Amino acid sequence: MLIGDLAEKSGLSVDTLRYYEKIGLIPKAPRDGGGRRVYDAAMLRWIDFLDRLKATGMGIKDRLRYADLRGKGAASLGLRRQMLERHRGKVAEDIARLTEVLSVLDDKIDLYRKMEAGGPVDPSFENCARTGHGAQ
Amino acid sequence: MLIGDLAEKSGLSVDTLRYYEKIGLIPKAPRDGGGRRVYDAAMLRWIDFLDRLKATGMGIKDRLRYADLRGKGAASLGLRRQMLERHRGKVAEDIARLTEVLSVLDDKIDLYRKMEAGGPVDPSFENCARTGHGAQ
DNA sequence: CTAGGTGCTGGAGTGCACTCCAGGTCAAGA
DNA sequence: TCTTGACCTGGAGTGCACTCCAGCACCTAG
Repeated sequence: MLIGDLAEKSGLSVDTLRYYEKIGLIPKAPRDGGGRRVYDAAMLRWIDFLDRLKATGMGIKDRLRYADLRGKGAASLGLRRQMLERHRGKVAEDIARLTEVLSVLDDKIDLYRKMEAGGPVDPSFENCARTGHGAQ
Repeated sequence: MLIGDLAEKSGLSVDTLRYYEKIGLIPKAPRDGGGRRVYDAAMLRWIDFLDRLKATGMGIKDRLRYADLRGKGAASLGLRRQMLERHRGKVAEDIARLTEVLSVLDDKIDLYRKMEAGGPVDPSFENCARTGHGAQ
């Protein structure tokens, strides 16, 4: 698999893949006769996992640290687990925060609907007091 | 309330508040005799709401658009509601994605625990097949 | 055998969202 | 009155995460 195929399958751009290799997020790919990078399916799985870490808000530095540990093999299992556990905690917090904001948004959307309908403002105002935000 | 108090209460830095005013995210504050910005509690509520939008992944451009609509008053209620509805959809998607990754992380943490204990690799491997990721 | 598509490198450029700084003004307490 | 701390402005700098580009090599189909 050449870099173009991997780009298509992973959803990353060719430039991004080379950038990831440059900074060490993915291992240096072996080359074919013409100097072109050759990838296998394992790399695709690794990139997919990196993508999940990224999609859940893990920055590039932490992903790099994780990639580095992974390169060290079984000896780093404990540290990798610790990183994942910490990250798990953050993801859980994010879910909680998003869920809370979801209900604030629902309240506000509701309030706007009522205001658009020229409806009564009093219940909206209570709603405003409850969420801590008015019609903004 | 001067800018330092607002910074403390909102959790933003003084620089960020001035930056927000510069780009139009918050209205230009009236000044006191010495040319210093004076804020009231309503501004704090607005900033808190902006912060929720930001914390749920709304970029500065969209926050600016929302702020701009807000400045237009009641006439923009419908458009603001539409923005919030779209954003609500994104937040719901984010929650779904995070929740999915949470279980991937749980599986992986579990797998690592077993590997650290020198336990059997077969169940871990099935787990790996299920989540689409091995020990990485 | 040549044209087009893909790949390579090193380095510059981009967009976001701040963050910091120099050099100044102003106000309130000792 | 003097000092200290908070505030002001315009503009430069930062960190992240890519993204793009020039100029070149290579390989394959026609």
